[in-house]
Amino acid sequence: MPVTNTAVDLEQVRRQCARCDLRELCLPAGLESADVDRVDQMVADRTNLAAGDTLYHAGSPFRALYVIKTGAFKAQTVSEGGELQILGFHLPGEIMGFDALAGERHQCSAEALEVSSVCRLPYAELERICATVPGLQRQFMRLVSREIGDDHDHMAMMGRNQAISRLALFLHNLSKRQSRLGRSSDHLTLSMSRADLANYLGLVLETVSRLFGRLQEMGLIEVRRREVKILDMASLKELGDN
Amino acid sequence: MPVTNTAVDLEQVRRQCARCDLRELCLPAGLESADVDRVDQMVADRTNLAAGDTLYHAGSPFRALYVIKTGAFKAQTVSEGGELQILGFHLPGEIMGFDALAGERHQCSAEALEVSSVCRLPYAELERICATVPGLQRQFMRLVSREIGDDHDHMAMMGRNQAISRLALFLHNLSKRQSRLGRSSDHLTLSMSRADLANYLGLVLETVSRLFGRLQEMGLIEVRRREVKILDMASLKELGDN
DNA sequence: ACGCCACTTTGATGCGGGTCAAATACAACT
DNA sequence: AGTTGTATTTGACCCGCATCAAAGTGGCGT
Repeated sequence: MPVTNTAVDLEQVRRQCARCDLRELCLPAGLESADVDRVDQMVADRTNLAAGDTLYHAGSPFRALYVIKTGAFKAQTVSEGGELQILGFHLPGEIMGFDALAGERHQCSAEALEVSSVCRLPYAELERICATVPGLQRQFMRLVSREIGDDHDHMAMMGRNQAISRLALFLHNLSKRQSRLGRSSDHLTLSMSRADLANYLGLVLETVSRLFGRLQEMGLIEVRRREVKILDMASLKELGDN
Repeated sequence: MPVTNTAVDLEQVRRQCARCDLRELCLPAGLESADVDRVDQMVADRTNLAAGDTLYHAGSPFRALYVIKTGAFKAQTVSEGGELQILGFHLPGEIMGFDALAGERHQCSAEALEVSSVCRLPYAELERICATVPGLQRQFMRLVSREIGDDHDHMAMMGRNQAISRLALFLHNLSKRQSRLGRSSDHLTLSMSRADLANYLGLVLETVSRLFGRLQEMGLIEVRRREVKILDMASLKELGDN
């Protein structure tokens, strides 16, 4: 590894938020440059995870929230009866851990679906800085509220009794989120297994597999394992609307 | 109406939170007496609604949050395809409107299921006071987070593919919330119709009606229209766990 | 008391998606 | 290349819940 100028390194570390691709989606969105630096200083560390690694477990003490930098995660709970339910899939720019704000322990687990990295936001410091940086509190509330909105979308999807509507809605929704990240909206690489997706949609994995086939027969998509190409977005959206 | 001392009336108006039965569940929970008064002064008005009245519509401008004082509400969205989905039922002590924090408009509608009353919390003032009263911000976050937790419970319920588990889970959950309000945990008076409940559970109303019958045959509950008496809480819970 | 109307219950029938089972595809190892 | 293990697809069967239909119940206004 080449020797580099230490001063430059420190500067890079300190100004990571300012140069992050996600800064317009993340906490710093809309803040003054000086305030972005304060957020930056709060970030305890930036961690890398492999697929299958757990970011936090349900029941573990709540210390921090996590912003996803790269990769993808699933959030899930296990009921007392042992039934697992996937509550959501999370992409870069989204914050995980909001469910723990009410208590002192995480209510669900977060697991990386692929190689991922996150920024750790110690909650005690976040609270403190929110109280002094006026715009930050508001931006934070916007992100919490977006989480609630996403959950509502999930419920609306689970309410559909036609299974194919659920899958269509999921694909359309994922496509929108991809394009918000500046990625292609018609080519998706699913990071979750059929089993995960089925659980999320309230179906069994065989049904999901068959539905992908049906959507392909109908000419709306092209599927090959986890690669999905959307051919007819309008029809897909209409199918989701029922 | 008898003539009363004006000074006493003003005092009553000003100290409503301090004497409210819900003060330990609501925003003032855990605050100093002086801070409770500040919250009290923020409350714009306390409104009464009849069954079927709408507190706010999806798409209407977001100005305030509402704490339920008495009665019950349902929150619902309508998809672009016209499909209605009930997102939750809300009881006294719960705050409605969190989904709107991200934007400037309500994302769903809130409708009273029975005669109800609410306290109106103008959001601009709430933000301002949260910044100055240290405990209030935290209590506010706890309530937001509880909303997220409730939504997660709803999703976990929708994920069950046995319809009877969903109903059992709903009844058990409602029972817990009732007892948190100091009401009987084994006698429920449902404020929603079978159709509303079915929509919430992701079923059709006939199925819900039949399931109530089944639970009664099984000896777990006693039902008569909207009156439900829980006879065997343990079995009900077990059925919900699957 | 009466009729009206909304809500709920009950019945009959059919299909969508769950369940069980097996084959296939693919990645990651020797 | 061959082997192993996991993920996905495909097939056959059938049950639970949706659908359609009709009857029953209770509240409310006149």
